[in-house]
Amino acid sequence: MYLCLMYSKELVKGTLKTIVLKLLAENGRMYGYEITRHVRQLTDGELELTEGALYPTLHKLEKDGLLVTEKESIGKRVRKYYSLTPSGSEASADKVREFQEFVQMMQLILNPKKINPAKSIV
Amino acid sequence: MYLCLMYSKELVKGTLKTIVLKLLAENGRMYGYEITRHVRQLTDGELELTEGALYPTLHKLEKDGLLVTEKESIGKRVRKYYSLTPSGSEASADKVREFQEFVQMMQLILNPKKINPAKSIV
DNA sequence: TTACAATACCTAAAAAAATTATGTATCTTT
DNA sequence: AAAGATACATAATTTTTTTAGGTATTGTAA
Repeated sequence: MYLCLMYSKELVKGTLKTIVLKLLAENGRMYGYEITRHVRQLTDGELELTEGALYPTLHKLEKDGLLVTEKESIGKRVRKYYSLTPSGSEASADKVREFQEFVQMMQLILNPKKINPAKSIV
Repeated sequence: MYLCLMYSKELVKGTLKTIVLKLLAENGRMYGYEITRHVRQLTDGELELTEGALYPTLHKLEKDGLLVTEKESIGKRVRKYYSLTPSGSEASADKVREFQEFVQMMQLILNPKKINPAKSIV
C-alpha cells in the first residue's frame, strides 16, 4: 500500500496523484515533507503519505510536465518546492472531477435504487 | 487495470471486492457472468468488470470463507452460483462502510473548508 | 447450415504498481 | 548527547493488475 490508512488499505489506491495535484492547486507551492504533514492534518491523522510513495509520484508528475520545482535553501538544507504548470492546473481539476464521478458511479452500485423494479430483469 | 472504465482507470482499484460483496448482499446469489452484466447495467455501461479480474476475486473470497458456491446445470452448461456466508455478510457491510468513510476522508482533502483560517498554520 | 455473438467458466505469464527497507544529512528539543 | 523531527531519495522485493490465452455451450442472424 502506498499510503497508510487506519481503516482501509485497498481503497486509497490511485488517489495519490489526485491528492497531490489538488493540494498544490489550493496552496500554490509546497515541498514534499510539507505535503505529508498537510494531508495528515487535513485528515486528522487518518491518512499518512509515505515518502516511498510520495517522492516517486512527485518526480513522475514533474517528468510529465505537470509540476515544476524550485529549490530553496533553509540553512544548510535544501527544500524542493513543487508548483503546478498550466497543464498541471488542468490535470488537477480533471482528476478531482474524475474522482467525484467515480464516487457517483460507485453509489449506483452501493446504494441501488429500488424504484422501478420492472427494469431489474437480467 | 482490472476493471474497464470510461473516464478514470486508476481510481477504481481496490473496489472490486466491495462491489462483489455488496451485489451478493443485495441479490442473494449470483454467478460470475451475471455479476459482470449487473454491474454494466447498474452503471449504464460505465464500469465493465473483466473476467480476468472477477474470477480470481471470487475464488479468493471463497477461499477466505466469505462466499460459498453451488453448481447448477443449465442444459449442458454448469453455472457456479456464489452467495455470502455469515462472515461474508459482515464483510459486505464493513466494506461498504469503509468505502463511504474513505470518500468522506477524500472530501476533506478535495473540498477543504476555508473556515477557521487560524488553524491552517503548518 | 454455418458462422458469429453471447453465455459461462478458468488461469498463467507478463507488466505495472506499491511497499519496505534502506540511505544521507540537518535541525531542534530534551 | 541523544532522540525525534525535518527533508530529501531510491533500489529491490513483493504484490497487484492486465493481457492474453484456453475450453465449451447456446442462441441468432445471414
